[in-house]
Amino acid sequence: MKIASWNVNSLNVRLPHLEQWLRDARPDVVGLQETKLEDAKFPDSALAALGYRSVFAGQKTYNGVALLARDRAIEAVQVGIPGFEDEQKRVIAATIDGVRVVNLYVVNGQDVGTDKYAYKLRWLAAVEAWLEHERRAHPDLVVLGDFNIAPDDRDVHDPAVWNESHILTSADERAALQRLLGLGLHDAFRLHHTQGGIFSWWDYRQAGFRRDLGLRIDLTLVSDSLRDRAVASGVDREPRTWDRPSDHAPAWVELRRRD
DNA sequence: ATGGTAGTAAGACTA
Repeated sequence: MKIASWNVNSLNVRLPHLEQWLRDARPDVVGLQETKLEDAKFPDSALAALGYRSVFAGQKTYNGVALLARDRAIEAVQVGIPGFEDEQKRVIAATIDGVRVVNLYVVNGQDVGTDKYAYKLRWLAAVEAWLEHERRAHPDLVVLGDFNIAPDDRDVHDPAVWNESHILTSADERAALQRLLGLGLHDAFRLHHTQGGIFSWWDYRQAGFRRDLGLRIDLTLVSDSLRDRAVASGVDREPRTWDRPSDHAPAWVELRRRD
């Protein structure tokens, strides 16, 4: 089962890219972020035409998440973090083929020390408390999404700029990510790749992609029980080369069948 | 880089 995460930065603009990529990559499950669409405008019938069912939690202009599954039921859908009041649509979770899939659009945080940064850390603490429960309820757990945190220096093009006091790489953000991993989750990409310089996001500004000035902030985390089933993982750079692309590329993990 | 580009939506906000 191939499970992917993609921040599409407006599904309205990116629907043709998503359709093309679904045909090319044939993922079984996809978590989307930044759909920027109200639910009434979600293109569920266009996706159904490609064989994908979808569930979604959107809002106008900002945020918005969705889960897609090909030829599989999407069950026990949860929107938002239980008990955490938040108008921003950043979380959707569901059970697909016995795997609990949690799709996160982590708060960006703007700059270290801002109100948005404090919200990011608060939000991550709430996610941690929730996932503590989720991993006990669902041993086969995948947590994926746009984490807006680069795990370590291999995941940034310039560690001198992207340092312990910079947004997306700050000490507090990385510590929050480590606490999620401490629940018994593993960055699937690092199960199969040790090299640095593989990125999933490149700033639109200053020709970031052409110069490969990127970060790896789109992650697929797998639980202990799924670790041995994770046989391959990667980031698919190709859609980032297409005309009028998202600033993010899809990140994916392949799980082999249960024994 | 107190810039830069893109999306939304019609000027500023978010990333």
